[in-house]
Amino acid sequence: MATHSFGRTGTQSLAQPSEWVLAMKVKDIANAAAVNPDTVRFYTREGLLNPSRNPDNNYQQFDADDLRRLRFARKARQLGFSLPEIRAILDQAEDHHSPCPMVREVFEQRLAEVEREISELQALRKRMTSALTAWQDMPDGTPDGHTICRLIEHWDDAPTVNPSTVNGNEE
Amino acid sequence: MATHSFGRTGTQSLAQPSEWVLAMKVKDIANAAAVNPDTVRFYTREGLLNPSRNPDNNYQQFDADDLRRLRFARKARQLGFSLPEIRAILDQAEDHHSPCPMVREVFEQRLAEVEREISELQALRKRMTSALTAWQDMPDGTPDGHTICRLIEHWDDAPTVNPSTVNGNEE
DNA sequence: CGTTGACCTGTGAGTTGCTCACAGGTTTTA
DNA sequence: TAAAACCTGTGAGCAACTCACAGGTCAACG
Repeated sequence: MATHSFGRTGTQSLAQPSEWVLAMKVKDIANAAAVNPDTVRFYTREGLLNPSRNPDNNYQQFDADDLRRLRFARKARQLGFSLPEIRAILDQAEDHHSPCPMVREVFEQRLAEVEREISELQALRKRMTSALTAWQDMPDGTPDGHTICRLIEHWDDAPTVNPSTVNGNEE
Repeated sequence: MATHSFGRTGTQSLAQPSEWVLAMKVKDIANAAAVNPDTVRFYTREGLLNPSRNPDNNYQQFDADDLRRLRFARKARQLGFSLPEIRAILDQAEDHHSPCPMVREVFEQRLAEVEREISELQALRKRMTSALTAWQDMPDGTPDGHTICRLIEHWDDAPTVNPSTVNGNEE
């Protein structure tokens, strides 16, 4: 009966116990990594985590390696890696290949993307603030049936638009 | 037979015809606003557009006002307004109220959000570049079973994390 | 020993803003 | 007249979760 539960019965609110690390249940590993238990379940469905099973009750058992994978996944998500990318990295590591070169490549792509996002947002911010300034000269009202809102209608939409999704057909 | 089609039969690739503006069909208004026809259909479903119907064939007929609404919606989307927000603005304008004060408020909220996003991305960028620099001192390989990828594993995850979605339960 | 409450299980649906696919009707073109 | 190109509505798919539901399991209390 008590042969399997190594991981202290009660709920620990410590974030990094790094001891009682055998046979965590969903909520335990979720707490340890500070994520929603449903996220743990979701990642398991998606194959990022591979818990064993307690034959007594069919509960999932996560170990230290799962926790490492989970923490890794969360950090990678913060960096903008997609779940398929993360799974690929994890699978490569599992096969005793070093995923680092691949990570380096995707990492650099992601950095470029972040930089593009930054400049787009900066351009947007600039246009927003100048629009806000110019707006002070405009009257608020004028619901004349032709204008919905001067601020936005007089917005010019040149930059910031993603060229890959502008239309779909050209002829 | 030819009583209803005012809008030139052929497909115009001009972006802003601003004449043949009565009774556009889906593809016409989509071209005029440079969006995907499916987006037009989607916006119609969502109640942003209210085309009349050609009784002969039940086709949707968009007029100049619809085009204005569509263009407005696209501009507002670029600014980060959600579809419900845009619908609210449009509905207010329909009722001959000026939506401008509301827009101004959401606009300012959105501006603040953009600024927050910018500084988050800048912090992320900074950490990414310094990680990339520090990474050059690390060996690529070492698939030692304990480390997945040094770059990401040694990533510290303090900022950029959205505090509203960190966990869910506190006890 | 039973009941309560907190956990576990899997699965399915909702979120946002589209985009695409499908099946069937209409109109234009060759 | 037949094929191609449009139109119609509806339903599903995307990403990365999050939540809801129905039922099984378990610890503790009385």
